[in-house]
Amino acid sequence: MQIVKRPTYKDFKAKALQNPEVKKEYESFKPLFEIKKQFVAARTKRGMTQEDIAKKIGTSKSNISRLESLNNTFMPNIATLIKYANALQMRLDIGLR
Amino acid sequence: MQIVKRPTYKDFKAKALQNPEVKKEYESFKPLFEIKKQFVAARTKRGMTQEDIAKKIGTSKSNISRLESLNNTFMPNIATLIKYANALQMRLDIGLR
DNA sequence: ACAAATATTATCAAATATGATAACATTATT
DNA sequence: AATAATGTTATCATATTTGATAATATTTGT
Repeated sequence: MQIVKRPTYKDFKAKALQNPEVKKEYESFKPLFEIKKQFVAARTKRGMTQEDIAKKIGTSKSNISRLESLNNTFMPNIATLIKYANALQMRLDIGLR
Repeated sequence: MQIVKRPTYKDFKAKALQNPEVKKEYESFKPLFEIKKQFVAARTKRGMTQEDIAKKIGTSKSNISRLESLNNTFMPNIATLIKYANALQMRLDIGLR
């Protein structure tokens, strides 16, 4: 009898990242993941809900959830990120390095 | 005889920015203007043309011109900015402050 | 001054993000 | 445990960006 472990998402990700092409692609989009994480951290730190942000921006909480989610491939436009930052009463900082 | 000075763009801008609402709006989109300027500065420093960038990204020079332009109201999506940064062999840095 | 290289502007179809809504899932609160 | 609050996911019409192309303008090099 053989025990076959089903691959987890983590496994899958680790495997995929072995591929240099995939890795490069992934690395290059890290800045987006990072800012999403910063959004969530700043929002919760302020005790704000997705709905709070949504109202300030003039949209609905589901759209904020989509924006914060790490599980989709949306590439939000810069205006959306700027608006989110402003809703937090912060400024979006964009630079090259 | 009266000499009427036609308002320049600069005048217009200065006037418009007196309006707090307009100013706030303008201020919040500064990050986009700033990164555009950084793109152009980095590109020319490397002696690269818009066409060079275009080829690396897989688009045409006219689109790069549009992206760099300060005279339009496009709000590029984050993927476009990331690709431009990568074409410069740099990373886009996004943060909150 | 001329030619070549580079940049700008306008247009349009195709691709993609957005806002709205609803149904559902998860987490807190009592 | 029940309820309320918060967050997630899916869908779809609408709005906006993108890529492509062409015509024009500007800058650079000879």
